[in-house]
Amino acid sequence: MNKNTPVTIKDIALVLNISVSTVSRALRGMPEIHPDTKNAILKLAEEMDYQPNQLAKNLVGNRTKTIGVIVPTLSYYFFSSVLNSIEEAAMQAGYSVIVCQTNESYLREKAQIQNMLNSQVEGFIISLACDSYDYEHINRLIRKQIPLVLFDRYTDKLEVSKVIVDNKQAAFKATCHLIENGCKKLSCLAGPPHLEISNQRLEGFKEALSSHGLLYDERYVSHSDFTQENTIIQANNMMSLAVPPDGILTMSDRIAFSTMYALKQKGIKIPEDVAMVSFNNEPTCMYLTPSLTSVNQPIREMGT
Amino acid sequence: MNKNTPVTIKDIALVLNISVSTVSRALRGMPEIHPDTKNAILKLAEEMDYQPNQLAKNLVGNRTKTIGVIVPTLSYYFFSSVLNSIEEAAMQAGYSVIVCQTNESYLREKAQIQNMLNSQVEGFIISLACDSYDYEHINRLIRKQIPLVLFDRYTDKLEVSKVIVDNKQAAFKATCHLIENGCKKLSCLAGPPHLEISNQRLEGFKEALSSHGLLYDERYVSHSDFTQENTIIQANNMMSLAVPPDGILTMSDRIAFSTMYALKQKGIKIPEDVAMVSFNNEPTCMYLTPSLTSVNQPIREMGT
DNA sequence: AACGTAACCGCAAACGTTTGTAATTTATTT
DNA sequence: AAATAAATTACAAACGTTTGCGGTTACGTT
Repeated sequence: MNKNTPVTIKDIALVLNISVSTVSRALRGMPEIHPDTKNAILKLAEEMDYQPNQLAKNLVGNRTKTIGVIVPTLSYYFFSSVLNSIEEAAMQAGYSVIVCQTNESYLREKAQIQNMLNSQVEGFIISLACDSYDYEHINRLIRKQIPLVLFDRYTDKLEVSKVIVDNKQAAFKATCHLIENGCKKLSCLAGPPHLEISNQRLEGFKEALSSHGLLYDERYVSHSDFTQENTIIQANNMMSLAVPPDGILTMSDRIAFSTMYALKQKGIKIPEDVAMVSFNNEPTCMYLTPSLTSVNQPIREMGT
Repeated sequence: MNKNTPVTIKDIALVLNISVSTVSRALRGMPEIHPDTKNAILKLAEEMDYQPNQLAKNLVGNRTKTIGVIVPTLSYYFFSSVLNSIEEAAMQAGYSVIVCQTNESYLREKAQIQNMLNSQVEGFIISLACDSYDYEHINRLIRKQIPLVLFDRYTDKLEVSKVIVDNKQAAFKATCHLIENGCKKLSCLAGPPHLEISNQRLEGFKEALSSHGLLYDERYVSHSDFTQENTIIQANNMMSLAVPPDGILTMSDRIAFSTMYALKQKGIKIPEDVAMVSFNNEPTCMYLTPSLTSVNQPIREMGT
């Protein structure tokens, strides 16, 4: 009796012996249908538990009202909380979002964008993967005139809108904080050099040094991808310099965590032996040694 | 010259002066098309940067090969890493996943399920929101015979497949660990009482007590939603009992973090004054006082 | 020279909607 | 009571695909 295929607008029309267009209009509350028929339709739809097929709707309208969000990972508090904001804003604007993670992989980034394109998303919000060395896949989006904004992990090789905080300024302040607390020999554990966000922060670091009359020494800067293994190595190298640093600026909390772990292993005390300042303010930060934080707030949405 | 509407199969057919069906078959590599025409089609498709419209594909096939994942939040490491596993497994099986967060809200859970239903997802993987007090929305899925599995946050009020670890056993072991390390007065900071996962763990806690000849005292158990404010209050209450506990079992790392924060504020030392054991093993755990961990691994996928 | 048979291709229906326009009914006016 | 306007409903095309089946070719066999 009951097929297990979902009930369609046509089924309703059939039962009521009216046309599908009438049903369609009734369900969407258009004005030109008689109250009686409208009520009958609504009632039956309810009874039959009718679920509109979004696929079909989108197909005819050529609109999906969907935006795609692509992030390196969701396990960073920063990204998952930004995602929350985006979802919020999108919902407000009547859009829905679909997310995916690249796991810092260029290939996955490319594939995911392709997928989303095929699913007809109308716009992208992207934070680049760590090893995205070329931007052809992004350029394609631009050529297709698909709305696109980069955030956090951006590059200046692309001419697109970006939502970012003043990273240079933030790094400057953070570094000053270290200096003013008595650090003399500062080190910086930066991110990959092709990520503009990392470079900007590094600039801020440098400026803070020079503005306090300290000299910048390249040996005290290292570039890490965000993996734990790599970071630990970098941190250890840093601490085995002839004159180890007494203050470290790290570019992300994850780098900071790994560094702290490395230092702990070696019995180096924080903040007694070496002070640390980091970025992003993961919620667990407060349980650790007081690390300064810059709260990014890209509670932004794009209007298209 | 160039419309900015996406190029379709029809456009290709038009240019080559052949039928759309031929183009369709060629693009999918069906055997019955001449190599020459096939190559011409492929070449042109490439040139025109043709992107198949997934919407249309899904519509005709009545298949989306998509499964919906619904979690309370992605900012817990546990959930975001489970998500990773799910994505992995789904991809392997040729499925794609769409995720969304409920933010522990029943209403959003309901709405999100509705959305996903309309988007024709073929199955659900759900971890219940904290304040999902009724299960009608879930029951609807069951009635519609939509494949569904609950994980982590489940309830025994629903007859569906669940993927969970032996929570009772895990809690039992964790509690024993505390006792064997010399704790005499144990406390348990549990989750909401309508979540079976919490109850199971509480059972394990009780059993461990009685098997070590300790008596179970309800005053030493409290139920927290997972918010920080609430947990801190609970923790403070617990510590201001006439005989404060010297060992605490918390039901999740987030509860543990908040508790540790509360204790720290009060100058209570961990693990000297009170020992703690927790669940889930967030990656940041290793930077904290050694807290035992049970690694859930629901690297599971459902075959529709 | 006529035929059978592959190989290749096109037609048209279908998926579940929306929407412009035409057709019907009902109400209003004279 | 007839004509006209207004309200309500139906038809059919469209969105971009896939797919069963029927139609052309071109070839090798007798």
